[in-house]
Amino acid sequence: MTRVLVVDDDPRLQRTLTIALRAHGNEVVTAADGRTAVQSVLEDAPDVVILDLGLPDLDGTEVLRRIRAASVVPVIVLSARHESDDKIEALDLGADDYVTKPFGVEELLARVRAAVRRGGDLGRHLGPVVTDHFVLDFAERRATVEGEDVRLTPTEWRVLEALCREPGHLVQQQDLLRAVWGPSYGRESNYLRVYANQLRRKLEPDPANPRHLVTEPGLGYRFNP
Amino acid sequence: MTRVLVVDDDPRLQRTLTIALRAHGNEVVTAADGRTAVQSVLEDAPDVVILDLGLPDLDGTEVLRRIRAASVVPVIVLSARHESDDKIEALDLGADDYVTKPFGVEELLARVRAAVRRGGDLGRHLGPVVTDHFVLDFAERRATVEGEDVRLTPTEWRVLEALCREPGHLVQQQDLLRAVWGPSYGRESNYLRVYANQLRRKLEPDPANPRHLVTEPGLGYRFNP
DNA sequence: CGGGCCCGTCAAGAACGCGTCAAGAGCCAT
DNA sequence: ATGGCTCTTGACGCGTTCTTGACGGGCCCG
Repeated sequence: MTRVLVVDDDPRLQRTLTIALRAHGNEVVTAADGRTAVQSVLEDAPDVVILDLGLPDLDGTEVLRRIRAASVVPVIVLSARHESDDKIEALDLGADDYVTKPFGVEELLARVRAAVRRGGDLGRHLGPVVTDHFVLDFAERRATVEGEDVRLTPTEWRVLEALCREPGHLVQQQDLLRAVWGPSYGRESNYLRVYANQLRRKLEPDPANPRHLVTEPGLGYRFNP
Repeated sequence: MTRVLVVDDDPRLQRTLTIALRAHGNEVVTAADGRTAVQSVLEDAPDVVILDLGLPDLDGTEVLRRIRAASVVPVIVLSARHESDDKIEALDLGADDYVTKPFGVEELLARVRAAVRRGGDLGRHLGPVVTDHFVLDFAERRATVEGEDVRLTPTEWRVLEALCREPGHLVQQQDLLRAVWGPSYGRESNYLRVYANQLRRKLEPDPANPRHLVTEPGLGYRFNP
């Protein structure tokens, strides 16, 4: 069963969507403001989020940014405005789809199905990753190096997760950047260098000669189990 | 059917191109400014973009940057200026080809076909190439000689890839140079000699008597599996 | 036999990419 | 407000890679 988080401050629209989604076999949770929405993303782990921009407490793009900081769940943005700026900005920030009000319920349902299909394996949690030196439990956000618990920051987790989804395979810089920082971060920057460094210091037995987090110069990084 | 996005603020030129492209069996969508163009790239997923620099709303390079942030679609840049600076900058930002106005429609059509063809099979990864002596995995950027991992530099990979796309066939010097160093490197230079040398040292059992990376004097090189 | 052409080889300087560090901004909880 | 944590961004040094010029040898042709 697909779990959908509906974020909207208009109770009528919220009701309409809830009923329509339930009628099509979805589970629905709701939030009326941005902070609650982010919290719900973390706690309820929805399969897809329908997000109305223009919430009472936070700017729409800010909500989106925070959701993206917390999860890679597919987000469908609703907006009354027709400005293409908004749309581009939203897509830049990592929205997966964009629907302008007014819209037909059928259309939205179709987009929900599409988003879930696309996001299918991104949303799923990775099983624990085990090497001879450390253990990573993504579901629990727990890292253990030589039996000792190690703290990783949210961004560090996301970089690791993107790498561990393709164990032993090259992940290109561009793909890595987009997976972690969103679609608009296609260009090179310090990000990867800094975080590869941090992660190696925290995880590698000998950070200067990495065995698990390997650089492929000019291309990207590779995680070796 | 090839879908072409034409970005130009001159309605006459837009019409001309649209008609010509449709007459040759392409589907055409248009945009008259940069923001619309980026939006169209996201929504319409064109197979190739024809982009006029000098749009009303955004700097040409900025449009290109945004398109590149959103997609790897091939982009052909149009420009009235003859400045080579522009050209270099555009190619740096990821344009695939560059046409200076005025230009013939036939020429542009040819470039569209070329861009689509390149975009089609350059994007596609080569399967692993296996010989009795070494294995090349282009997707993973992994080379193994007699079971031992061997490091190849980015340029070495590009040269190899260009050769391996035509296994057993002659690849002319000019084509090889262009494939690796870009369209403006049509002239002879040391490049190929140096890199053929490097590759033979790294891959051939007897570098002095190459069996796989063969020179065709006066013409080019051939890769024998 | 001599000369030209083309290729292979080598080496050195420039350019590039990466790792590293640190300062500053932003956010959160106290 | 204050302090701690994280993210972002710029700067710098170092090792690697690219580029370029020079030189020598084989081959063909006159």
